Amino acid sequence: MAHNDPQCKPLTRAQQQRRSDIVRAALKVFDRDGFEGARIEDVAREAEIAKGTVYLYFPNKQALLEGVVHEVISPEVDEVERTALDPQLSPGERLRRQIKIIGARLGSGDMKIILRLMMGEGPKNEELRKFYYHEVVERGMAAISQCLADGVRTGEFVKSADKIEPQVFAGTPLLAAVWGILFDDLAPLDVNKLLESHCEQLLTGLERR
Amino acid sequence: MAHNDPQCKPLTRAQQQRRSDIVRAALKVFDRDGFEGARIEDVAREAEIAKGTVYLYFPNKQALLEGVVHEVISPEVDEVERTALDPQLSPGERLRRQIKIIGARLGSGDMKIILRLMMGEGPKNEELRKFYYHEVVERGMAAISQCLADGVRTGEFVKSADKIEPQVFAGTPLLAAVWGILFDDLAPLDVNKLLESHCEQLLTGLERR
Amino acid sequence: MAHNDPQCKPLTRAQQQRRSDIVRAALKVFDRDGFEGARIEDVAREAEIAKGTVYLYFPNKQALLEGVVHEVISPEVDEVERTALDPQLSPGERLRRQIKIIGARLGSGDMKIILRLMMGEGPKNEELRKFYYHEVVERGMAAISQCLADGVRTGEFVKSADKIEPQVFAGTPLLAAVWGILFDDLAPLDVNKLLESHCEQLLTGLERR
Amino acid sequence: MAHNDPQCKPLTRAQQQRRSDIVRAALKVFDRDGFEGARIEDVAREAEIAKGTVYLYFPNKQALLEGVVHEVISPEVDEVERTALDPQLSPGERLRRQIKIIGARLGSGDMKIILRLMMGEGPKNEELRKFYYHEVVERGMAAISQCLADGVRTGEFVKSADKIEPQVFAGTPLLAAVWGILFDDLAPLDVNKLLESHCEQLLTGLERR
DNA sequence: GATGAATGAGGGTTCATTCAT
DNA sequence: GATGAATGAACCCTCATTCAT
Repeated sequence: MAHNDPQCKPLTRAQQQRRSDIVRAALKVFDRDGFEGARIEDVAREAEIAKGTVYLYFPNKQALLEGVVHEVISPEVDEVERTALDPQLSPGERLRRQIKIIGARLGSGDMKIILRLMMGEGPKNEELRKFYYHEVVERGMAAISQCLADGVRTGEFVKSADKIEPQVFAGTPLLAAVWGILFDDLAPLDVNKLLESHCEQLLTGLERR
Repeated sequence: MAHNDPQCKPLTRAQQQRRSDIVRAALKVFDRDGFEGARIEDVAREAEIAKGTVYLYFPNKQALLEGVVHEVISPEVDEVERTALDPQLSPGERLRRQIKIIGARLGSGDMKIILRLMMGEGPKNEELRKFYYHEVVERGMAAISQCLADGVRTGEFVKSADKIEPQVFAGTPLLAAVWGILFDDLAPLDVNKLLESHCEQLLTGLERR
Repeated sequence: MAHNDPQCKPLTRAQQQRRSDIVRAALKVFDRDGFEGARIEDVAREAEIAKGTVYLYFPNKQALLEGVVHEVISPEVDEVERTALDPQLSPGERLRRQIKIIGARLGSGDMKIILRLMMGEGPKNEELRKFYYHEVVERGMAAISQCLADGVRTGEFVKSADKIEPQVFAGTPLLAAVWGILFDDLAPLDVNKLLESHCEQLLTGLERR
Repeated sequence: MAHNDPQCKPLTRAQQQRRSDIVRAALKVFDRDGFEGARIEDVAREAEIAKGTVYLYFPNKQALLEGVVHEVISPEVDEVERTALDPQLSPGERLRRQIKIIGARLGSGDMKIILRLMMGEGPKNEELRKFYYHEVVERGMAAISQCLADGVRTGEFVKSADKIEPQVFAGTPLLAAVWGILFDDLAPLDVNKLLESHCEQLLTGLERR
């Protein structure tokens, strides 16, 4: 059958649904047990199908991981871009939103799991790394850079603002996500307040007057 | 024999050396294959000893992981604190140094591996999480907070500076480290320049005048 | 799958057959190598299945042992009771038969292997001990005691006969079994003759006139 | 060094002591864990020596087992024969004593352990089987037969008494020993009473008038 | 002789993957 | 297509045995 192979016949709607069920199940199990620790049988049970059925949709465990990463990321990034690019807002406001959304997305739910999977499996899987880089990082960085450039153009930001590496803005959202993965039980973090504070500090130095 | 058990007789110098060799070997193999993917046999081969010998020093693979984390972290943190706490420097200068060192340490060599291991195994291993939190995160955060408080006291920083969450300062160093793990082959990052820029942005909003 | 777990779905006929094949194979290998010396791989080869398949039917080696003991014992005991309880026979005759059958069963084939396994693993495994005691020993002792009581009631035996410990009657059959395990190549024993003689001696003192 | 090899120099007194210590330690550990389950290291610890030292006295684990069996059996058998062969007693009395002593010896302490070891390892080790047969079984059977023959000669027993297989007399003592190994916690057995009863039954049919 | 660190073959168990039904 | 029993490679860990000190 399918295997997400472009050669193959496109999936019927029901098959797409099933594929998606498997991905959701896998995401849950990967979150609980990590990628290596996850058993295909558990994924199948979680998806309420037989173990063999997983292999009708993904040729092997690696491909399942890739499927999970792809399927989770696309809608997330779309939403980030859609939400953040409101042309009615000033560049500064857009930048604040951007950062908040990146923080909220990275740190909550599915993307946090993906982040963890990336850290574990990325180094062994170039396709994963590339995909994540181009779909998430590059687009996120570009969106931030765009805000900076816009701000300079409108005069809201100081001239040098578009020289700033966008990574400076993304660091705290990433930290919040990592904190959520590792330390939330030891020292819960008020992510919103942190991101607010982060924006405040950075924008203070950016805005003219 | 030993097992790093405080109950046991202290290790001889030769034994400490061997234990350390095993830890170095494990670090290398964990880096290459991840924790779950690492085979004890490979660790042994890397350390140029027999498989069984590993078990003379660590009761199981988990303990080896913990040994690695402990042994790597302690000297790193010591060095960070030692380097950063030069009392001759102004609080602002100390803060810059702090961030640079955190970035350099997190992002280079052993601590990067530890970070990756933490992301993979931390969620399954509370002891690991706690250790890392108390030894690395808490101390790092405290050092940053200290700089902020000192700066306020000396009048170098604005009054509100000590209200800022130290995590704001640590985000970019963390991002640099994660970038180094995942994307350096796709888009190399000039970490020093990034951290410089990061300091610039943050301190601009912090310093009076 | 199954694991003989009462929680699980009942096994299909084919699965029962396979489970039984594994038990037979294990019995053979346990007999040849002892329990600890037996390798699961050998059991699998003997059953003409893959090593992993054994674990579809038994969660571990201990459980396989217990499975073997249970599966072998039940039909044996049933047969002993069935054969021995012919109500047409006099108590004395029933007692003779009983002893002969115990001797024959204990000493031949599967029960001899079980006896040997019990001696080796029983001390470490209470469930095994309990099972063997209740299924084999207790029922065997009860059957003998019943004969004695019946004989007293019918007047065939002297009054005091039902005070005799049934173990007195079971000793020689046990000895015959142990002898068969250990010394048959050194000094073959005519079990039938021995049991005959044993009955003769004991019944002489029991029967009135 | 020695290895109990007749080729080697005879052991010094201190060495004999140490060898004996190891045997006692091994007996204890074999009892607790069975032969296969016993670890040489535990034997060494029990004997309060280093693991390697065991190998100075026994070439391997099998030899240690043989050493244990040999060392335990000899004095036991000697004592049985010595105690039982009191020429002052009548053959009937000697037979009673014999049975009681066999029961007491087999069932208590070291010989019970040996019995269990024999059941487990005997089938794999002909030397062990032969040794036990010749040293224990054969001598025990001979002693019983001797009593029977003597009793016939003195007229105490019926003529046919020396046709009876001595195994008939040894069964109950063996059963008592096996019971002690397996079922004493489930249903304690009054061994003395049982053996008394056993003698009663058998001798009643043996003695003239 | 005594020690105990080192060795490495061996075996129980897991689980990704296959394939007959 | 869906199933889940079967497969067997892989890997952690144990422990009898060796040998340098």
